[in-house]
Amino acid sequence: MDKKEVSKILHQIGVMLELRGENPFKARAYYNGAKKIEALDEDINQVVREGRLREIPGIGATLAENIEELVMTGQLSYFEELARDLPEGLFDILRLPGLGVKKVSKLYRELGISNLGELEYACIENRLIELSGFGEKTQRKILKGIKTLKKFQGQYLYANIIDYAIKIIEIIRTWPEVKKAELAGSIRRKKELIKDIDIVVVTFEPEKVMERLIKADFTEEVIGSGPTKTSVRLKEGLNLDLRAVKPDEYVYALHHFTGSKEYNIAMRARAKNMGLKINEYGIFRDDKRIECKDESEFFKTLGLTYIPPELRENMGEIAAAENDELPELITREDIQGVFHVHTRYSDGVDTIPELVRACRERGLKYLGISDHSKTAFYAHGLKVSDVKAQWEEIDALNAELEDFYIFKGIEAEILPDGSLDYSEEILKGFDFVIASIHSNFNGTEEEMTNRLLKAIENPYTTMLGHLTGRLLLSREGYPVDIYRVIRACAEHQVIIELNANPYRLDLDWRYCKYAIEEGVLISINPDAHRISGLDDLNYGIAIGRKGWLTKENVFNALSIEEVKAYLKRRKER
DNA sequence: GCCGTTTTCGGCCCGACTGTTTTCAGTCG
Repeated sequence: MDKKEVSKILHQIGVMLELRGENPFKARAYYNGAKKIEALDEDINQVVREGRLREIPGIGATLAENIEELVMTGQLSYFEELARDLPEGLFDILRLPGLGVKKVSKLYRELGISNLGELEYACIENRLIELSGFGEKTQRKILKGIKTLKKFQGQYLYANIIDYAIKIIEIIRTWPEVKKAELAGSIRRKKELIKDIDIVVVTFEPEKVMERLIKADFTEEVIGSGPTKTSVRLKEGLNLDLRAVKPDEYVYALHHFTGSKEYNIAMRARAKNMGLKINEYGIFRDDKRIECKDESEFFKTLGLTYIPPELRENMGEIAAAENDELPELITREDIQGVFHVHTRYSDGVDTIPELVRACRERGLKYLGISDHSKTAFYAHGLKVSDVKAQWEEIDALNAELEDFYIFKGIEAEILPDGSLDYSEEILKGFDFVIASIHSNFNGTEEEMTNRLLKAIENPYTTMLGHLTGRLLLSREGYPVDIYRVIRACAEHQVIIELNANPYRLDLDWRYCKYAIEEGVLISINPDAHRISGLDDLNYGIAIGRKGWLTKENVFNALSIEEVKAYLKRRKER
């Protein structure tokens, strides 16, 4: 049992206690415990073994006992006891925006609603408005929330699946009949959301491979199975499609199953125009296969330069490959530093010196600190006095650091009227200002766009933070005219953030190309709240590649000196 | 349920917003 699982169960206990109407502070103690365990920077099993749980602030006698039981036995009687009284469906209902434990528990107790289906039906029947505290608008909001949930159903976050997928493919590679195995599909294309895992396997004995898959520990249920293709549902809930091919079919199969569907359609049409035919078994001229030893040769045969998997979305990459105009995509090695990192001054976990060390360990040359601004009470946003204290600390550190630089920044709140929440006096003291929206999402597209436009026009705004505020799989972004915002950023030389947090990845890669064409710089920002969050950078880079970014388009691919010069120039204009 | 220790009981972050009310509970960040 790892700390993530432990943390999740503690959190669920907190929710269940609230649903039962018990002392809210008791629930909070469990939430807090869950957080503390999640943030633990060592192995939970070892902490338990050495009896050091109680040394963690926030873990008292009861929590320690519960965690010990959980880690030692893999289960927790207290948790199971609570779970017996509460239908699982209530947790789904809780995910709807606007519904918290009080309302959910009221729905359950007074209307007997215990899952999303029942709730949707009750809304359609107009039964919610009978309840005090509920009305017409709540009912509409719930229906909208259910619609969104349904839309996301069956999808998984790339970040939550990739490690699991790699684990599975590594197991498959150990099977003696398997000569080669590779991830294909949306995972290989590094899509932000994944529906299933596609794997291409090279073997001379496909039946034996299928047999192994069906009997594998990670397989929950067989959906369909034949000699070349088997689909199973995995224990984690998502599906795995495994395709077995012969060695000489591998290149074509890998290409075919990498997709995307739209890209494949366009590629097949192109081949047809050239008098060729492509499918998962080969490229054919008059039923005779043209041999390709790898994907590069595959593309060459079709008169194209190599198209990286991330770009295969039928968004202009085929035409670009034909004219040898594909961009040289950004890589991790191009990234020189990071902006948008939170510290203990606001809602981050680590101190500035700790973050500096972590950046250096990752080969980064500079760090742009940006804590929350004063309006963000919930995140301990910085008061003016905090800002000044932080500046002093950064100045002192910079005086000592060699080959590394800390930039002073802030993630300033864009208020409903579009203004930022510090005076000019303070704003001009920062090296850079990220302007973001964290609350009041409910404006119309026109209102939200104007709000952003005003923030972009602010001379102190260096970057625009997470443009739409979306949270993948849980919250749609606020409505906004993204093209207008991009054009405004171009006009006012405002950098657009590509927020690398795997739940955000906002700016969406589908708009990156437009931003590049308009001449906007993109900064791939981890939005880290702890050291480990710095590594979200890799998700941002993957998405940046999908968005055709090269190092010339990426702000944090600049060197320290170039960044300093850019920020100076901007201040003086 | 945790914490502190001038406290073994009493407090635990809080302001804005929404949608419901008719003065405020619930949700959110």
